[in-house]
Amino acid sequence: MPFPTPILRGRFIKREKRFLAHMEMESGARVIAHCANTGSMRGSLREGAPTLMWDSKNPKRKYTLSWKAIQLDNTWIGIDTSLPNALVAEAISMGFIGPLAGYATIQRERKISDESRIDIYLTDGEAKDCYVEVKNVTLVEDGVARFPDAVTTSGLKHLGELMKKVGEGERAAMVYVIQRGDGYSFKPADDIDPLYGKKLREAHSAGVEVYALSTEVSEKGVEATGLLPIKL
DNA sequence: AATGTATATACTCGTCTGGC
DNA sequence: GCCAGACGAGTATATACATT
Repeated sequence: MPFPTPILRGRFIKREKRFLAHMEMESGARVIAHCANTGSMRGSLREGAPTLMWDSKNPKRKYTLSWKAIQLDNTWIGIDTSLPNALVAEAISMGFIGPLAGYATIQRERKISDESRIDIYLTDGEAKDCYVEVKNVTLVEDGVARFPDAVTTSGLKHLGELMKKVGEGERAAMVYVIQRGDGYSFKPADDIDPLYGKKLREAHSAGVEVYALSTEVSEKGVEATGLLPIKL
């Protein structure tokens, strides 16, 4: 999944609002780039760190630059939360996620009720339907990828919905996409949101499948590399 | 009827504002 | 001083409306 072109380099100054990040370009000019990450980005923000931005050149946008990645300690971290969905859909269709391989159809962002949508919906005739929820992970400590990076109530809701699907006899899975190359296992961040970790273990015990997809992030883009062990 | 275009909405959370 | 609610930007999808 390569980054779109052209890609510009800069340095991270500060995150002003949820959507806006101040950057310094190589020329020294200060710019504002759009930040397509709704999370807290805890552990991923460091003043002066190198960044990659895509120049959309879209005249309709107030800020034409889209922030794509930041480099900390020689590791690129993908910050675009719209990427993991596409990455997981691609990984499933290519059979990278073994247990989820073999479905005839893959639908993204499918409505499953009046209020909620599922990230990926897998169907294959007689087989059980499979509901897949994708989460973006950018927090890694000592080689361990962790989620969430802030207290999440919507995350809890998603787990509840997946458990409900399993209860109704369907398949359901959580896929955590580690958007950096230095994570070697995955565990919930109990110290940040203890309720989430508890709920994830409950969901797993109830039959919700849990996967962590590792990726290699470079200046060219983000590529899925395989599955990581889950430590619940 | 089929296709093209415009508008609406869900999604996400740090920061600010208003009410108490 | 605290907390609830509104706001903001871009994207993708869905719905509504318009044109051929």
